[in-house]
Amino acid sequence: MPELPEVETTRIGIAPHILGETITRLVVRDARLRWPVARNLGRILRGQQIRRLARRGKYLLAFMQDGCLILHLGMSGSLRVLQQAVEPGKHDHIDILFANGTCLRFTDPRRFGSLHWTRQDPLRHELLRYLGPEPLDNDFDGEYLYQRSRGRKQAVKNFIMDSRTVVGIGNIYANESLFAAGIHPQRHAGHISRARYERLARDIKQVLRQALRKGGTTLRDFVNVDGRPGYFRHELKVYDRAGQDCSVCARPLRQIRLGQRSSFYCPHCQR
DNA sequence: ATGCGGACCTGTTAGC
DNA sequence: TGCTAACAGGTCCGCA
Repeated sequence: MPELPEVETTRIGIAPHILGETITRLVVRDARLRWPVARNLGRILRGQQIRRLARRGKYLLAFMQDGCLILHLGMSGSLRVLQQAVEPGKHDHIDILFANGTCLRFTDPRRFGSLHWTRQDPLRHELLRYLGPEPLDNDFDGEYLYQRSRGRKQAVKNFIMDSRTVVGIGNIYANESLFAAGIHPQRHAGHISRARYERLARDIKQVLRQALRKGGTTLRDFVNVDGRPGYFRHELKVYDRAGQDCSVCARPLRQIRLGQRSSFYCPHCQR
């Protein structure tokens, strides 16, 4: 479910409900996430006040007095704010309860998500320290991609989906960005010109910003805290559109597999 | 060092 | 209708 726009939509949605609020209790119904939830997390979080809610890549960072809660939604995770008690469903693994009665509920059918606590700077945490730049920051640009890709034979799609290259770009937005930039997903990263990377970097930013404005992409079940889906799905030009007409040249879009992921492209517009 | 495949997990859908 | 296989928004790990 979540790539950068969905995680950011989640952050913006839940922030006003939990900022400044104090945690009274953690309810862990199933600790078996990607990594087991620490047994003592409840004791640690009790009495902590949320000072700031940030995002790094697809990680949400809840800063508190004594440390920071690092949260990842994995492939199928989501967060919801509940103002009154709602019977937990099968995949509602964790509740964070606040003094004002709010409940932040973590749901994750596939359990690829995770929760970590750290007392140091979360950016130094093992999971975060090797992450590449934020795609919407100024230090991410065509020149950066060009320099970093020299000598690499990896398919450009895999290259931009690697969080050490740049964070936040998952399968949907990798496909969409490459289409926007007219680059074939299988092209070797090291064989792409500076000019084409300039265009790709710009298109990545544009695609992500536009998705953000639409509240992210809902394929099956992503909803923001208000229960509304993301509307970027209607803007997808290639993702999940194999066989349909290219919106630019009207020729049929193709699907291949790259690095175990479905890849969609227009063989005419993308070279 | 780079790059690839496998692994983790459950739910949904396509195909026989 | 029912069973099975393939696939799904992520990313870490180990091996070549």
